[in-house]
Amino acid sequence: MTPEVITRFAPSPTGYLHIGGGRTALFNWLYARGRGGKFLLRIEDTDRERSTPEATAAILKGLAWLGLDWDGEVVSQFDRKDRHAEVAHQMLTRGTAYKCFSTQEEIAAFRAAEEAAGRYPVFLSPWRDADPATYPDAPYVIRMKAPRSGETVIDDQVQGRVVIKNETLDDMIVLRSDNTPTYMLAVVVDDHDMGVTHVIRGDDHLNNAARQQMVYDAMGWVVPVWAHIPLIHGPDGKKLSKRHGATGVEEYQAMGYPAAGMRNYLTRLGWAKGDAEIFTTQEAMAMFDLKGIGRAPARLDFKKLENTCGHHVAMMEDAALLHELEGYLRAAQQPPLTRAQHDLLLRALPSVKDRAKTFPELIDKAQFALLSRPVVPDAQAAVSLDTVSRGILRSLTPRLQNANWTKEALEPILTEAAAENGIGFGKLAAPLRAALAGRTVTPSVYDMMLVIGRDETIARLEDASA
RNA sequence: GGCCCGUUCGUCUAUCGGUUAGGACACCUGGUUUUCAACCAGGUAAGAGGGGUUCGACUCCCCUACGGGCUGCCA
Repeated sequence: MTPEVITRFAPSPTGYLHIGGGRTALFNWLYARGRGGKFLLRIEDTDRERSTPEATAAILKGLAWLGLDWDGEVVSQFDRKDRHAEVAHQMLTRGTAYKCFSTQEEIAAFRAAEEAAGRYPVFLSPWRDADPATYPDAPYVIRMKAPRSGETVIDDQVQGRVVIKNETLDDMIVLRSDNTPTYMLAVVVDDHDMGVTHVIRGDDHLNNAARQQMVYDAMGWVVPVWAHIPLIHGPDGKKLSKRHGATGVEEYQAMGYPAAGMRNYLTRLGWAKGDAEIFTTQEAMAMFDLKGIGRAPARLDFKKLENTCGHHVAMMEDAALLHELEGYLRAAQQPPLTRAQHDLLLRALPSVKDRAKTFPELIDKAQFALLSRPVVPDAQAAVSLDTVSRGILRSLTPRLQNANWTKEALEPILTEAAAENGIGFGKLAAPLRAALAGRTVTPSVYDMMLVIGRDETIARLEDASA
């Protein structure tokens, strides 16, 4: 008997999809999907100066990567401007709004005077109760006739009961002099018309909610359930900005984080349900609620993001993992896998995926399978590439070039070199791989792995190739 | 300036008046290990400060400090 839940994500298309916006979208998506409801998408493009089609495309792309699908068509707020104007005029006839002929200069002067007098710079329009007969033949805006006394209460699912004194709110403009709606009017009209039941958005809108609620009241509409979630901050606790590095979701894709891991991490960032840490998206849908959202801004922690992603890389099925890896390659503008590489990788995945956290790491650990052959060690590159075993490699390289590269031939050389230098046999692996990167081994990388790899890995590889 | 929100280990958080304040990431130690990693065992580590209320406060109230947001014919 519970009415259908309808949530929405309503970004303005002024750039890419911000990681914070991605999380907001995720919360809305999770909440709706977990309850058999609908998740809608609206682009708030009423600001023609700053809105671009490219930005809209980037946002859609970001959502698609995160795996957040929406119901129905994408709504363009700009396209609904006539409807917004219609509502503004309805407010006029209902007497909950009025025409204001004050010029911007007058308003600025009023504010300056108020501030100089030490009062709130809340503009009080002289036209609020003016007789229509005195209206001049001049451009005007439509302002809402907000209550001058009393208080507006926002019953917020995250922030609790927030009380705003009405005297601190001015008669906001709902329709500009060019007949276009302002954000405050447009959101309310759209959310109402779209049937949105739960507004889950950043808490930078908390104060706005009071104004918007007045519009709902003015129109006699049902106020949605509010849930204002704290914004994400950078590792230093400051508002997330370019200074912190990646702020757009596509940057995270390009860095090689799997989408499932991103969803898991972002869900847990500022939300908790008991001790649940690692979960699938299905599980998240079932668990997610508004109650578990914290009130304080959460900081982005890349270490934990990586750890979470590591679990998901290990959990994913090989084919799906490989498919997403190819998407990563495109996002990172790297050459695609050849058919042969694709097959080699697929076979190597079982032995490496539980050791990698990100796609670049996965590729790195699978180098032994990807290298083309034959390979000739490059002494110059080797020397510059590693710090730990630099000396060993230098002494080793000439001998490697002359050796017959079979397991039997390599093993004594490597063991001897390791012993000579008092270093673990296995420490040779990293510099060797680095030296061989882009080239290969004779007779095969597989043989290298027999020497430097772990028995268990080899056994699994053998099984995979059988 | 005014208004609003926030403050538990380094980080994400649990706790809904009575707990040795729990978990996860990170970190440290030990184990395992033919590298890295992974894994196993253990450890360090927290209620911003000050007043109240209460038999008893991390939990409720007030003040301060700090952080954030809003205060547009931007969204």
